[in-house]
Amino acid sequence: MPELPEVETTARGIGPHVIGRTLVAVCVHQPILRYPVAEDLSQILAQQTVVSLSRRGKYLLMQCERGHLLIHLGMSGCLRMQPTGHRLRKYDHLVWCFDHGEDLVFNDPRRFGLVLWTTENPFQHRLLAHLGVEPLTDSFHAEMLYAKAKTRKQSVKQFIMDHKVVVGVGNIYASEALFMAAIDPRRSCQRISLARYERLVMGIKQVLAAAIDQGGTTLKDFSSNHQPGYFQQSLQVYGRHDQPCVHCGNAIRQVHLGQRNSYFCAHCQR
DNA sequence: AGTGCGGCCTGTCCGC
DNA sequence: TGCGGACAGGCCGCAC
Repeated sequence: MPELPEVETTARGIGPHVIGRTLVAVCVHQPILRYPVAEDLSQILAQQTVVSLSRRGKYLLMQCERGHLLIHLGMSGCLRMQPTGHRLRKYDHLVWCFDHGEDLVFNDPRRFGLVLWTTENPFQHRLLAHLGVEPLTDSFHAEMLYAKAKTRKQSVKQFIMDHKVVVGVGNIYASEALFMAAIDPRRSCQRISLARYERLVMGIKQVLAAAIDQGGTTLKDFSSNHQPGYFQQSLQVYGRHDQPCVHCGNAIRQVHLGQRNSYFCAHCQR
């Protein structure tokens, strides 16, 4: 499922194909996504040129001349470029046709994703306004986490997955980062020292950066779909219950935290 | 205000 | 072999 690294990789891959290009048509084949796609999206976007493509959390922001398109890939969404008129696949819900003979295609089997048009400042949009800091910036640091954790009564894993605290730490990378930081995911976020939060911040930055690096090499061709789980060969604990810990050999454990599967080594993580 | 949970949707897996 | 049911998963939005 697309987490922050996949979204970042998508932005980097798609950007050069769409920035500076002008839309000639938009075809909506399935308007029922997380929120309904605007009925008049095609009229709105026609003849608009794409100014920039950026990312905020797991949202893609396609800046056009008269507003922004907010795109979220949900659980199963992906974007790809293909020649105009090229045949569509199952679950290709939206197609943006550009003036240079390439189409941008939004595919999303589970339809947890969204495509919204907004003319306001996109960062003030209700879906983005309350998002926490970007994990790969200097604003994301241990002091900030430590201070915020003081008033919370959650496990540390639920805490770092809260998008009001820090964006883009999904279920997979939360488990991985906690393993790198040797912190038990069940531990109360209040009962973690500043020094351990330093390790956790480094773990989060490292695992996300590594995944973006891999995505950059694995997904450099944006004419094809994502390879599902392309980062999986690098996962140290996620999905590895009952398999040996790569550090100590003890069996990786699986527990539920806030309805989410969590994986950890009870020997290495305290 | 902080926290928990239902619901959206479909591919995959499991048991019969 | 085919079928039904459970499950996963991000994240909003409501209930407590």
